[in-house]
Amino acid sequence: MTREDIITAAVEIVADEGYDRLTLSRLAGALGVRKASIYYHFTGKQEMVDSIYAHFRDQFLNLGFAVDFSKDARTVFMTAMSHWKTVFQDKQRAAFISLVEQRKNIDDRSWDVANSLRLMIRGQCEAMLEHVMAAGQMRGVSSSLLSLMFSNTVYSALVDGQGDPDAFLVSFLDSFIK
Amino acid sequence: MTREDIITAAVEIVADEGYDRLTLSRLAGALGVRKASIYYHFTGKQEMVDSIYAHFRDQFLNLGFAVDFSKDARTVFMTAMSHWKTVFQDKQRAAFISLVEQRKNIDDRSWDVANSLRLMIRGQCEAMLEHVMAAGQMRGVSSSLLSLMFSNTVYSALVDGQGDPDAFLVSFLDSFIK
Amino acid sequence: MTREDIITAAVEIVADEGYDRLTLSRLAGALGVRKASIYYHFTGKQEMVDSIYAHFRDQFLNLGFAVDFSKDARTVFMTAMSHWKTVFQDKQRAAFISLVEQRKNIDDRSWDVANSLRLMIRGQCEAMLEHVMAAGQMRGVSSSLLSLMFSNTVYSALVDGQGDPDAFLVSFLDSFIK
Amino acid sequence: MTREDIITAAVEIVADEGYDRLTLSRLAGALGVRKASIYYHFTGKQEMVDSIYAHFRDQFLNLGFAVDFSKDARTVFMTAMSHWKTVFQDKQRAAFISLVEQRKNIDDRSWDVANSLRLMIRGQCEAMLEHVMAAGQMRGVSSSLLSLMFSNTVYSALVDGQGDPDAFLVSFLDSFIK
DNA sequence: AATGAATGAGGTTTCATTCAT
DNA sequence: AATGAATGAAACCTCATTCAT
Repeated sequence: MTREDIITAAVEIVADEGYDRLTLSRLAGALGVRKASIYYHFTGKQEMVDSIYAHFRDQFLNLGFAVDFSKDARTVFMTAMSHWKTVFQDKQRAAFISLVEQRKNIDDRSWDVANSLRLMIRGQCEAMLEHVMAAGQMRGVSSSLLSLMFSNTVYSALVDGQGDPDAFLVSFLDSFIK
Repeated sequence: MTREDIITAAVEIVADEGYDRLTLSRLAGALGVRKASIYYHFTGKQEMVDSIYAHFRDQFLNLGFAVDFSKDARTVFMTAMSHWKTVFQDKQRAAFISLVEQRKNIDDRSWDVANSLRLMIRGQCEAMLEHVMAAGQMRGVSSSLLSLMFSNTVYSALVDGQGDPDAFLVSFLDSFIK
Repeated sequence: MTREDIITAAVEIVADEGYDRLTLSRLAGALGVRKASIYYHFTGKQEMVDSIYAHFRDQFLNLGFAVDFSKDARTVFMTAMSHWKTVFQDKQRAAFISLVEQRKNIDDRSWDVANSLRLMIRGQCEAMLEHVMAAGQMRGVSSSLLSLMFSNTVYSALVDGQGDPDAFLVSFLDSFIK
Repeated sequence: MTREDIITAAVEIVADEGYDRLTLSRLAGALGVRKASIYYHFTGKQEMVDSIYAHFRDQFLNLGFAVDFSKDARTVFMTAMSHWKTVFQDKQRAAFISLVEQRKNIDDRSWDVANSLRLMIRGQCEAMLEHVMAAGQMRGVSSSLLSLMFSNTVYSALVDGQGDPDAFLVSFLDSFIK
């Protein structure tokens, strides 16, 4: 059993049963060890929770945004969506995001994570829209406004399961991109 | 001390400190009474939590949507936004919404509430857009897509504090409504 | 069960089994209650230990030193010894003194108590010796030196069970007081 | 790391933080090794504590009492005091004595040690007083009584830090030894 | 000679709950 | 309508110990 195993099991519990059910007994049960064993790897519950954030911060930092802007607008957006789905729908990351969504109004650390994810989508969207606009392929709506609405909708779809992101993307492209 | 006092204090704790910190001691402390006193009003913690949901369900049901569609598009939307701000920014309701946001991926009851609030905005938005479109005041974008994006953005602004809803509305009206 | 009951049981455990054996389970066992019950009366173990010191500080402050200096030297000393035996051999106080003796080199609070008890005997002894000396009943040894040695010996006898205090007193009086 | 290193660190912890803080983790921390390593040197905590007593019993047995009774009374006493200071103020032995002082009312082994140290001083003092008395240099006070008071005072000074032993000795010699 | 990893027992504390008053 | 007192269960944490390496 490694620190990472524990972290993985912990976020899974939080995602499935809620932050309030993240107890060391529950965690030990999920890991198939006794709860005292967890104390070999962490000095206490708090350090364990802290290291969840540290672990995923590192994870997210290592994710590039490999979008080739030389392709046509539709391809660019679909590649981006594909990337976001990878980012958000990876099982472990999704569990961590569930944690920060539960806690984002409670602790600043969670708020920061949730916020930066939203900003990531928004920023990347805006870059793509600017690019498309420069190519004269977009209708006359401010890219700033559009990327705000776009990113909120994508975020809701990916994180809250509010609708199908692909269907939305198609509809969006049909409406706004020539 | 009434049931309502307890409910009010309870959602405040959840909103400020998180659902996991909603304990009867904490609650009694906030109310300035002893823990045991709460059992005079509720049979137990579960019933208390249940009644939080019941209480606010009633609250939300009693909120009408008094928008006069005979006014011009801008007025209609601004009246609607004003209404939503009333709905979401009332201190107690905001606290309750914080509760359901924390729990929406954990229990169905919370998911239902969060979902129906989002749908409320979306439906009302769609109705307004259809109306505007019928009056020929709107650019050629599907009202369904637009209301999806609009409602997600308004919801994020009102619930997650993601941006200023009024500034967004102005920008939205300028871009999409003649 | 009152706070005082708990304190009494606690010092008894410390005196009989050592400070390291003062656990809440052990304490609850001695009191015939469950350990959670102790938390109704104290916020935690630390506060309980603190209140032991507070309790006995009050106790000791209320002990007068009713020695009638108009009596003859032997009577004065024997009355004093009688008083000290009352002070030190009361079951509860003896248990508390055992606590402070165990801890006097560890925490300042204990050192203060042990020290002031020693000084109490020494001061009272010195006062008596001065009185006797003024009456011309004493051999030419400095009362300061004599009271130092006397008080250390009485303290050892009463607190550490080092010898019989009465036998010592008789011997002391025979040697130093006419 | 040797058994002696461990013993030395152990008594230091007891002296500084109290017997209840002598845990294997704490000890390992002080030694800069892991907890499990201690089990290479001792079969368990109990054996380690036992060997503390054994170690210091040997130490004390090897301390002679090299006082040359042919010298004058003052010199004899001052040599003895010098010896006692060596015995009691050695850092390690002082730590061990702190241990037995903490535990002397709890376990017999500790009581035996503390008692024999007191008796050592008392016996040596009595021998010196008898010698002095035989030489006609002492005032007419029973050497038995005087050595009891003397030894208690010296013991308090050396072990409990109650006063300066040298100042006391000078004062004692001035008062009782011609 | 030392350690990484685990564990059962037992420690302190908090939880929701009960019940007589 | 509220509380003082207690409690079983379960939380977090520390303890001494074991054992393969």
